[in-house]
Amino acid sequence: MGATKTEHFTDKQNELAVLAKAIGHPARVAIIDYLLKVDACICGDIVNELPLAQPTVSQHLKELKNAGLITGEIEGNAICYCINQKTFSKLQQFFTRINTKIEKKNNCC
Amino acid sequence: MGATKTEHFTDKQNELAVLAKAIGHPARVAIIDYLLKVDACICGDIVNELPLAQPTVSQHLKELKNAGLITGEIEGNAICYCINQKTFSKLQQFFTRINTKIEKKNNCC
DNA sequence: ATTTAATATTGCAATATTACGATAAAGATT
DNA sequence: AATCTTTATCGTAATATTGCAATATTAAAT
Repeated sequence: MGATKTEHFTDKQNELAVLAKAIGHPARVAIIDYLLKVDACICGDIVNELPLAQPTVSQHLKELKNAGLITGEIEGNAICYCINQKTFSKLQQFFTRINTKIEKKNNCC
Repeated sequence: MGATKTEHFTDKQNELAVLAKAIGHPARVAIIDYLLKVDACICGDIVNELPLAQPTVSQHLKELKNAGLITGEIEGNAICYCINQKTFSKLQQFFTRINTKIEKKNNCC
């Protein structure tokens, strides 16, 4: 008990859940916001932007990377983190599709 | 330690995080999918659609409701659960805005 | 008034997440 | 080579989530 029963759900359901879960922490939203704000990929700097210790930020970056929301490449002794356009595009599609379905529904409430 | 440091982030960041976190479980995605599929609000039935015990489903419904993603009204001895259009619309806006920003970025990677 | 049906709550065990200090790793600088 | 800078990993404590059996609640049906 306690572990999510991933195997009982469809790939698509799991895919959306993994992406949403990765976004489901304000520090990770803040990282995404920052990557968007600076209008470029970031080499270094991210730790100083967040009110969290360096290992904690590193961990959040790892989770965003694992989910495919950002990419990170070694660039000298820093790492260049970038938004992964494809994944965010996919997310938008998910929600656009959901909203289209909602609009077609019988408005019972 | 261990608790999310909500107070250090903006309201918007926390808002998106809360919504994303609520979607961040395949069972809850499956509930949303089902509410969309049946093209109506659901009175009863949801427990039978999921591979989880009734108390577990009840808990997931509660979390979706707390996040504002669905509404639930008592309807006789059943409860009528509905998609909350406003919240999904807001989510779509979040992701549309993010994607707009990404498209405007210098493509450095 | 009892029974039935649907949903919620409680209590608990298993697991996951969050956070950070200490330390490691690896390239850049001197 | 020694040092500095940047990021990752390890270890661990605190907290949260997931899941379910047992039980409670509430309204309909008999």
